Formats: sequence, C-alpha cells, structure tokens
Amino acid sequence: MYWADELAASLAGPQVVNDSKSPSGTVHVGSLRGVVLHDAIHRALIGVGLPSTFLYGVDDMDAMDSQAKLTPDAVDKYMGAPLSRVPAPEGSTAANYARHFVGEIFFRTFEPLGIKPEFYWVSELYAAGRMDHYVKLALDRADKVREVYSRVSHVERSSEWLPLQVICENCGKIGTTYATDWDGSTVAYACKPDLVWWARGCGHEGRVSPLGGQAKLPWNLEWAAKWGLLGVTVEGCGKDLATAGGSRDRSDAISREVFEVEPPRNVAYEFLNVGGKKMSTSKGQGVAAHSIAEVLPPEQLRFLFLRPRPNQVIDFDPEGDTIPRLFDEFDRIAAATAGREVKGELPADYERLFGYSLLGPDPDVSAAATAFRPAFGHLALLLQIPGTDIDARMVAEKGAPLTELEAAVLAERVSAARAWLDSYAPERARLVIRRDAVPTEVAALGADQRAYLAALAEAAAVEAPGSGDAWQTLIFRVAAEAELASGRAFGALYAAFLGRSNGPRAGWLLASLEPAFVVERLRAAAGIAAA
RNA sequence: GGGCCGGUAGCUCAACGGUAGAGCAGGGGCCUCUUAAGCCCAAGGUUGAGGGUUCGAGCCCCUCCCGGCUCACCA
Repeated sequence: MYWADELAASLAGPQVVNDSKSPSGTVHVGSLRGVVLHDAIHRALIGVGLPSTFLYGVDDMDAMDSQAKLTPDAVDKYMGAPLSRVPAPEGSTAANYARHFVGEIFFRTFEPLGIKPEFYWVSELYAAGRMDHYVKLALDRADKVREVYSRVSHVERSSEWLPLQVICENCGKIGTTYATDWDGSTVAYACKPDLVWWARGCGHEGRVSPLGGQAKLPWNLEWAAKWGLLGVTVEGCGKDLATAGGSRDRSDAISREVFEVEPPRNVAYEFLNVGGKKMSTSKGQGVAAHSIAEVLPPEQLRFLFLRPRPNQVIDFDPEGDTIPRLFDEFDRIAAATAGREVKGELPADYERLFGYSLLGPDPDVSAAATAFRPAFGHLALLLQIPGTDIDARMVAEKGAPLTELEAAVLAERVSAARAWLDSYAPERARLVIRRDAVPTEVAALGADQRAYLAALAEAAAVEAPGSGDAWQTLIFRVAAEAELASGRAFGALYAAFLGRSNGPRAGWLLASLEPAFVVERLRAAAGIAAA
C-alpha cells in the first residue's frame, strides 16, 4: 500500500495535520519535501473518510538568526529580535519580515503546488494569550523540563534556568535573554551580550510577566505546546530533528510529561541532496525552490518528493539527466495508470502515487493519466530547431487536436524545457549549429562521405531546395546516386553542421538555415576532407 | 560515539517474501525517407561479506565491511 494510505488506514477519528517553518532564509528545494508530504497525508486522510485539517504554522516568534537578508546597518539592531518584529526587506509592502517571507513561500511555491494549508502565526497565539496555559505549565514544572532535557538528550541546564525566552523591554531582542526566578506571576531576566554568538544583547535586566506575548517558550516546548493547543495528531519532521535523543524525542517527552498530551504521529523524512552532497544555503549549494520550479512543473515536483518513501534520501542533481528522467518516469507511471503496458517494474500502488502527484484537492486522475504528454527530451530538442511549429508538430504526433489539459501540459513543458536548456542541460542535449567553423568531428569522416557532401553541395546550388521535404528528398537522391548508405550520408551531415553523429531530421534542419551558408558549409566540410 | 539511508548489469536506478528488470553506455541489425531525436535483436548478475528464519530471501533477523547524510550549541 502507498505509504500515505497506510498511515491514513492506521488512524481513526478527526485528524489535525500540522507543519511549520521558521520564516527566515531562502526556501530551497529540500524544504519543500515536508510540505508536499504533509499535503499527501492530509489528502490520504480525507481519502479514507477521516475529517482532516491541514495547518501550517509560521514560527515568527523565533529570533532572527540569519543576516543574509538584512542590510548591514540592520544587522546589529535586528539580529536576535523576533522575526515578527523585524521590518520587511526594502521594497516589500508586507507588515514585517515574517509576513513578507510567508508571502514569498506561499505565493511562489505552495500555491502553484496545489497546497493550501490554513496558515497561523505563532506570534498571534502568544499575543492572544492562547499559549499562556503552556507557558505557566512549563515554568511551574521547570524542574521536570530540566530532567527531560538531561535524560532524553543529555543536555544539562543549571538549576536556575527557566524554559523561557523573554523579549527584552529595552532592545526588543528575544535570542539574547536568560530567564530565572519564576514567582508565579513574573520572571527575572537578563539580556546578555554574549549568550549567543550570532546576536548581542544590550545588558538590560528586569522582571516581566511571561504571558500575553512578552515571552516565548524555547523551541522544543513551543512545538509540544502547539500540539496540545491545536490538537495536532500527525506531524512529520526532517531526520535532523527525528534523530535519537534529538529535538523530536525531547518534544515528545515534554508533551507527555510536562503538558500531559500524547504527541502526534511522526513521519520522519530524509533530506534531498544535490549530486550526492548535502544542500547548504551558506555554501551556495542550495537550489532555491523557485528556481527549480522553473524547470519542474508542479506535478513533477510533487512526484519527485512522493515517489520515494519518506525515509529515503532523494538525490537530485539538476545538472545531470535527472530532470528529463523525472519527466519520463512520470509519463511512464501516467501510462501505467491509464492501463497501458509499460516497460520495467512499477512501484506498488503507482496509481495512488500518480494521483497524489496531481494538484489537489480532488484531481481527475483518469483524465490526467490518459492525456497526451510529449516526451521532455524530445521537446527540448525540437525547441532548438529554428522555425519549428511546436503546437502543430504535437498535434501531428498525437494525431488529433490537443485537449485543453494537453495544451496546458504542453505549454508547461515547453517553458520548462526552455529553462532547462538555459540552465541545466548537459552539452549532449544541446543542439548547436556550428556556424563559426567546420566542426573538428568532420575530420573523422570517410572519403565516401566527403565526396557525398561535395556532390550534395553542387546539387543544392543548382536546385536550391526550398523546403524540408525538398531537402530530404535531395539528401536521399544524392546518397543513392553516390551509392552511399543513407546512415553514412546523415552522419556526414550531422558532423558538418552539428559536430555530432546524429541529429534531427536533416532536411528540415538544413531548410531552417540560409541556403548560401548550407552550400558553403557542405563545400568546406568536403574540402577539409580532401586536404 | 548515537540515529537514518544506501551498497543490485560498465553507469544511474527499479523490483508490497514468489522466475532479478528498465534507461543510458557498449555489440549486432533495420530507411528512396512521413520523429534515424526512431525501432529490433543479442549480450551483460554469486543483489557488499558471512550466518540465520522460510517451501521460497535483493527484501525479514543477527554480525561485520564500505559510502552518504544527520545529531550531540541554538532554533
């Protein structure tokens, strides 16, 4: 059974699926995996008849800890401040940095992927007092929290430490404060210059009520508090958090032992590597989500994440043949779903995989499966031949007019193929007319092929073929006259114009070029042969 | 050191415990042409090693070897 269906089948009653993200930094492709997985789980739950709500929390009380998006003079002021209180980047109309960021991820990635969770802002939960119950519980049971940290993760906290991060009343930072002495209504805190390396506290000390949004719970407790408050029943997380003794174990234990709430079902998912290496935004290894979206339409992007089981690493190398292969595999699964015979083994429940790859909430699977989908690699090559009428060509290949859906798929693929050719396509996928000079590959041609090129040049000079058809006919006729196997004739032509041993239908290729250039090149290639 | 994933054809990978299979590369073949950007054929394997469970193991269990990522400070 497909993994998401299996999960859904093991649950009962109304479900709340939750995912969240700290709204800073760039969204790289890998961070999309979680969202897509949660969306599939949500759809699987609805599929088995369980009422399901899909929430997406924006952790905008988190401290700004990445200066990449800040102007130099803002770094000192805002590093360490809650993201909800950091101004939006210049040029943005958003109310603050977090809002701006969510606008970016939502409009540029979630929505095109057909994913529509209910967004909520953690800063609002605090401000409205909805987290107060958990904040008090955490402070009242601080010794228990310390014990969990120690037992589960071997993290030792001093006996005065409190699980709380206060927003400094003087400088507004939250990442720099250290809280102590909970008296039931207020805590003492100090904004320390050297608490963390990435932000500098102002040195202010004071007492403040931890309720109503003046303080937040540390990460692990906040996570558990959200589960309790929102009634979360399913929430997966990346393997960095799911490791033994890691964040998830800590939050699970806090949920049970401090808040006395059973934590949600976990789905630990692996990362997405690029070319066998981890993606690192700081090293420039990260592939931004929006740039991948240019070469991978939404359905293929979903497919990329939904094809492997969650705990399998995805190795995604946009430079290789990953992208054309992804399209081909998608098309193969589509064909199989449509009931056509396909080569190779199929994954278990491939129809389910195909359905979840389509944009939700309730796609027409059979229409999508039977739709005509031009092969990506084929399109990419056709696009490189000047003067090709792609739409007409596709109608001819399908043998019937395209449906609205098929026309949309074609348009999507044409733009993806163009982007791929511009950015990631390997040399061998690129078709380049070698206008500057005769390709060196011509040197490898035989005397018979050179003679053929010379004969073709003379025939073309006389007859001036004006169409692909005319050229194609001439190519075959001259080959026949020279008693040259057509394979060798075509090979010579591809070498002379493309520097490759194969290529597109030669007649149409030559017809797309200026006649004078073609004749000149044929003669030149034949001449080099003679010399 | 702990956790997760992987090791299958030359390469990239697939195969809900039931005859190991694709794509690419390599070998052979196929046009007076209607995608030669294609099609057909053949070849290619002790599934990292060793034990175990089973009528049956690439798959499950145990012990190793190799590689990748990740955690142990913060979120």
